[in-house]
Amino acid sequence: MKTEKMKNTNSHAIAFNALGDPTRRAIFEKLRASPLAVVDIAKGLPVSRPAVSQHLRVLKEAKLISIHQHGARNVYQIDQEGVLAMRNYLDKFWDEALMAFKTFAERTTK
Amino acid sequence: MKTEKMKNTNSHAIAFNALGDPTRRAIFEKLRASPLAVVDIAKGLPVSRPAVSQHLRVLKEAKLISIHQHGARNVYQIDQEGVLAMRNYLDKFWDEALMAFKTFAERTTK
DNA sequence: ATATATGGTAAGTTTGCGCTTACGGTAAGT
DNA sequence: ACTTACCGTAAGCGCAAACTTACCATATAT
Repeated sequence: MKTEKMKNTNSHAIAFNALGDPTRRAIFEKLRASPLAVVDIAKGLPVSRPAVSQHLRVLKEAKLISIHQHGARNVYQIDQEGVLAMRNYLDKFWDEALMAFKTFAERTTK
Repeated sequence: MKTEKMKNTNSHAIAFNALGDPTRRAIFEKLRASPLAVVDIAKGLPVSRPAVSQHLRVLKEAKLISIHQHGARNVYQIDQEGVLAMRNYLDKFWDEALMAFKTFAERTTK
């Protein structure tokens, strides 16, 4: 069968995908508590520091976190703008899902 | 290095993971439009029907959709309760992230 | 200058996951 | 009864992605 794979197109899909990985969620939740340098993020996590660096890149491309240099340390933090955009998108996403549900629930006499 | 892999623990994490896959998002959005039998869900998607069945299982375990039999047809639809729970969880999730951001933004003189 | 701390990236390995094919099982139509 | 439609699951395959090790670059400390 010809399988032209499904792709992650829009930015929200990318964000979904970014948080789909358990390690990245762990990283994101750490940053939710406070901004941190890469070393400190890696501390406690069950993966190597380079692995963390790679995850940080994904989260950054998803606009969920941002970086700013502090001497030799690269400090990462939550990206307010990106998170806000994601939240607004999801609000609509769920609302539409629930609205559709109601539409069909009314048709059912149950 | 000893790598005790990270796991998807709580139900919200599972939901995140469920929607992290592009095909599953496509399926979910189809069901958002209306309840559908498996055959109809598979129709138009670039993957086989069994693949769709497997995705449906994941979405179901994430409490994002529910099934009810209709003769020989298995009709899937949005799981209102699960979606509501997910929405509430995410609202808090984002809010906490943004609150933390503000806390640390105020410390910065910029 | 040398050493130490920090971290990004390249290259290669492994493993998990999404997929297909094959099969079996039930429901409805003829 | 048998044929057709519908669908879940098992087994196996292939690939993308998460991981490791190794290396290099820059910043700070001594």
